[in-house]
Amino acid sequence: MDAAYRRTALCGTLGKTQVGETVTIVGWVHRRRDLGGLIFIEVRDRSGIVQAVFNPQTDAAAYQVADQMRLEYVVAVSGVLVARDPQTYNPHLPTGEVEVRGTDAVIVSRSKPLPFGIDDDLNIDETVRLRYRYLDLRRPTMHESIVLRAKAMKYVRDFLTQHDFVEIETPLLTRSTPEGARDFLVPSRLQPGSFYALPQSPQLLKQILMISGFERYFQIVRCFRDEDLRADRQPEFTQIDIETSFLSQQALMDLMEAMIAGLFESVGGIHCERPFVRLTWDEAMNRYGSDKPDLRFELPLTDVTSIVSQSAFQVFAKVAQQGGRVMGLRVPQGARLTRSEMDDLTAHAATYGAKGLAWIAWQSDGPHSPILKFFTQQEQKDLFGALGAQEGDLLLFVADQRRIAQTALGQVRLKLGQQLGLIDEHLYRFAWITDFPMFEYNDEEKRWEAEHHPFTAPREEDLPYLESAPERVRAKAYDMVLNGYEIGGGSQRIYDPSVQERIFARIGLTPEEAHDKFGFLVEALQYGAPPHGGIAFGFDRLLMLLAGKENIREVIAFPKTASGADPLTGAPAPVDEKQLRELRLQLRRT
RNA sequence: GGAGCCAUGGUGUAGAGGCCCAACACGCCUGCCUGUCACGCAGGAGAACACGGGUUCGAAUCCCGUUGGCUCCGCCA
Repeated sequence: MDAAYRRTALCGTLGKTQVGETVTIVGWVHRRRDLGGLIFIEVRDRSGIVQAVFNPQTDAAAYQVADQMRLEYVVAVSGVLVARDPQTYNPHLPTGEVEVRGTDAVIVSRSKPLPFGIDDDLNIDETVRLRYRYLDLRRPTMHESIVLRAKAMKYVRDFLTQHDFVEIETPLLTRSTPEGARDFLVPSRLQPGSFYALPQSPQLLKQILMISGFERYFQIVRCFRDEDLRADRQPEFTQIDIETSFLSQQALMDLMEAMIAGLFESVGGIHCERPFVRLTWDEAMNRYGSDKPDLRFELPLTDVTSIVSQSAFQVFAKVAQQGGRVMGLRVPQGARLTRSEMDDLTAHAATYGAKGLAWIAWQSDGPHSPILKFFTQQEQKDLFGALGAQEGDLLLFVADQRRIAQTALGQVRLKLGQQLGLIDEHLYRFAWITDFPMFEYNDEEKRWEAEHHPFTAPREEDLPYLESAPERVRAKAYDMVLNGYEIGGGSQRIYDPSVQERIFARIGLTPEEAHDKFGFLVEALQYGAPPHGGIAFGFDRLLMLLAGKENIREVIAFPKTASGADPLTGAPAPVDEKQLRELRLQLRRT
């Protein structure tokens, strides 16, 4: 039999208990130390590393083979496992107290010199890593991340199966929908001129499955969105997709909280404080200036609009009169920030649409600020009181439309949290954000859009405002947030077809369009639709946080670059004219 | 669509207008070495400095553009 298949032990599992046994290990040459008269080879397999030693005096043939071995060759080594002399223990290896005395060795497969070493904490250009992803994945941390991913997937599957969820697959070739992200399209050969779309999520089909009576559905499913990438966003990504019937929002949130906390605890060994913090969207925006606040530090925002609305400072007063907000942030001991640090913060706020960042620095000789002179003694007192300002503090302000003021100062808060070292990297602070606004006005298209998606149920008490004041309508929607990342989001769905039609009308879909795009759902809702709701988690992002990585590509075996390319396979790539012809497609120049 | 940062042997870096037909470390090749473990020692090969223009007597270095990468804004129901 081929030596490679005679393996009797995994490298990383060898220890003193097996001393005396004759073993055959198979794996890659991780390191090679040739002392001239003695060769040490570290052999690595999926379990770990163990040292083999070759002595020309006792095992000349094996030594000759070891002499030929080079890094990353695949080799098989047989021999007795011996205890090392205590003086030669290697404390850096779990198997460092033993070694295989190589009496028989075979080179199974040779390797060209590698473009980079198989070592962790190597800082290699990511394009090179992705081009040679098979080598990159040999690195122990990458291996661990991919194995962690498998464990997490199994945990979720087991948890949901134990709670009577049924795993159901939905098609990847489905139809394009008008709302939401840009679709990836797949041309139909059998129906030229028509296209499938890859799913942005199985949203409609999982609702249909509720109408079909499954009551508890889940799927760990690939989703596709043709939008620009980010450190935590890939064009194809994996969701834990969940839908339930007859389960209150509260009950669903409790169950999901148990699942995610269990996942982090059992797979990541990470303790999670429960119950998770719950904030309404309004509270989150007001206090942290974000709908996915990082709660590892406090540094809250304060709405000071009412204090400054009558002030002589026109920038603030005008914003207040026009219905905007003036948001303030107290930075304890921030008065010592330098001019250039302030400039950085101002530029940061500007990225998020703020027109400026006003400041008051409370030095030892009193408050200093170019805007202080515009405020009366009383206004100053109220301002300091509202913010709890003390000597040494820096007060920052953004005045703008509510959302811009909140977001811009919220991002300043985040930057300061990082800059001032307020973030404990070991903390995992989960939160639920609830009561999102149902609609958001799209300035470009001059219409109201669903903030979540158009199948989200509005809160009953807000239904009367659907037509008259859509900005007041809140949705039965909820996001799960962790350390500033949105890790999941869902909602209770509309199960009354007439409400569904009102929502479609509100977002500017004509009855004909609604019927054409979503008719099957509206029709299905007429055949006994149960109250239902669900949630979807971004599995890759969850993994990224679980593995403590800063980038989603680290937990995906074959990810894409910022331009959507895969340097390994060369995708995307042009196709043959023949393929285009079969699809009756023609490329345009612009 | 916009902005910032980056690009030098296989890999990581040094280089700040003449010191550079480019240096160092790791890797690779050759030789020596019997207890190494990031083995050590000696020697060697390997780069038209991403690409295209320009400025200059002279450009890896300065300027413009292109390409690619990363990050962010917009976008992502």
